Amino acid sequence: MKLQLQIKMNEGLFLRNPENTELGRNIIKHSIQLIAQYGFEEFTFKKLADDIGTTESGIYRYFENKHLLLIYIIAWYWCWLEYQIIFQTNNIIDPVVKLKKVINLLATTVEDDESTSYVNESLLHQIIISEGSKAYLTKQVAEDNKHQFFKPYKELCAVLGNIILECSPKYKYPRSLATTVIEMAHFQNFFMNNLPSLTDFGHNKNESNIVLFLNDLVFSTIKNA
Amino acid sequence: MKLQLQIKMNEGLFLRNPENTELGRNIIKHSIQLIAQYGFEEFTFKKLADDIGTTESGIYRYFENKHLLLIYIIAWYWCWLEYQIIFQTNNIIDPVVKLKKVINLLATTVEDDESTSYVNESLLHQIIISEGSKAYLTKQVAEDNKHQFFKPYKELCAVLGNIILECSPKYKYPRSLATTVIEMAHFQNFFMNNLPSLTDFGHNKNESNIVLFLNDLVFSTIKNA
DNA sequence: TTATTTATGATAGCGTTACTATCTTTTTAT
DNA sequence: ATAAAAAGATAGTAACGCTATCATAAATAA
Repeated sequence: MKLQLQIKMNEGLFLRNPENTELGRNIIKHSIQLIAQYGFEEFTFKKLADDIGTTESGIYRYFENKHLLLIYIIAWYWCWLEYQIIFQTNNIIDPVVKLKKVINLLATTVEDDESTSYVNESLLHQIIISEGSKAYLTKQVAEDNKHQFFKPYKELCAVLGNIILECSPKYKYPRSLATTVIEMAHFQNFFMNNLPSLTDFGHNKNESNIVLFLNDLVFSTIKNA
Repeated sequence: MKLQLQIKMNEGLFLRNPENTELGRNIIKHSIQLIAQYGFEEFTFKKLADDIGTTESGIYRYFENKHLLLIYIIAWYWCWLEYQIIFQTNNIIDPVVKLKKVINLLATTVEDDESTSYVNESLLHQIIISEGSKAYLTKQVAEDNKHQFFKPYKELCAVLGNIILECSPKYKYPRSLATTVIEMAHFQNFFMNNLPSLTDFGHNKNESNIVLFLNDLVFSTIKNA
């Protein structure tokens, strides 16, 4: 008997819950594969339908458009990651150790989680790096925000911000530092692999360097508060 | 007699140099207005052509596609900003003062520069904030990078990285800190205005807070090296 | 000045994308 | 066994991304 991890998603993101049917789960699974393969701009519902072996209309019964599908899988990732963080930092008393653990989880390639059968977290992590910010860098951001589509991301930032405050109660910018760490965990990774001269890790493309950079950044900053 | 600022752009970005003709300059001017208005996804060459009072084919004679046009105006901005930075930090000896000046320039709304007649820098700054990262967050990033389309951005990062090193010669991550400052100058601005709970400036949406945050971040970090 | 590039305008067309609609068949629940 | 729900099949439409062609106007060279 294996535990299955179920994540309750915002109902406004879909027309029909993809977790409940074979086709729905296939949509999630294959869209993660195809977005990772083609990038979001070149990804279409037609390609997705062909890949699954269904038709476009089948996809549209689950998701209104590809933007909402992107937000869905990204929100799913943030939910899953928050769970990982809560789980893996549970019972750690020292907030500094906790914070280091979180930075590690954010900046290190995730392995596929067996308890989520149709989601490949490793591919999803790649999508977060390359496409993550496209979820909110749009003209509909206010609208999407009203529907609470970014709640999982905000919650994760809040969790991280609180750990920062635990480490350094007087630090004045815990939320902004949290978003900085989260975004930079991904941007430095993207730069390292694609525009290496923008980083200090180009010669030795190793994620552990990003962790070192972020640790130095965060702990120097909050120590100074 | 007024000085006109001319920026020499990478020739691979366009089919015909937009700076040389009335139509070309109109393409730049109106595309800045329309991208700021619609956002990049909803921006099309058809809308641009209608706005100018020309036809799609007219646009295509200058730019292969809207992605290259976006890269063009973004690269233009980085060139212009680097010039501003070089100019405004010239003769400043103290690297700490210099660095503060640069952070200010990065994180503060720019006013329209009179010496560039057909470019509205203020609108362009808004585009950088919302669309800037879409220039490189694509599957063609390697290809585009080979053509040196990101050279202006890289140069700016190098300039900033060198000032950081001047302040703190032993600091180990000058480039990554430079990209962090540049990206966060924009992301914190976007968050402050659109997803305020992700920042510590939601109640008082003032850019000067972002400057304070970035100053604290940078100087704490490099002091610690 | 005429001849000739060069830039622009006008129109057409083609394949794809994003999306809606309808109708049939299959699966599932009662 | 029957009703309801989900999926498959097919069609269609407006917009988008892009190419091609031909005519005309403006700039420039002979």
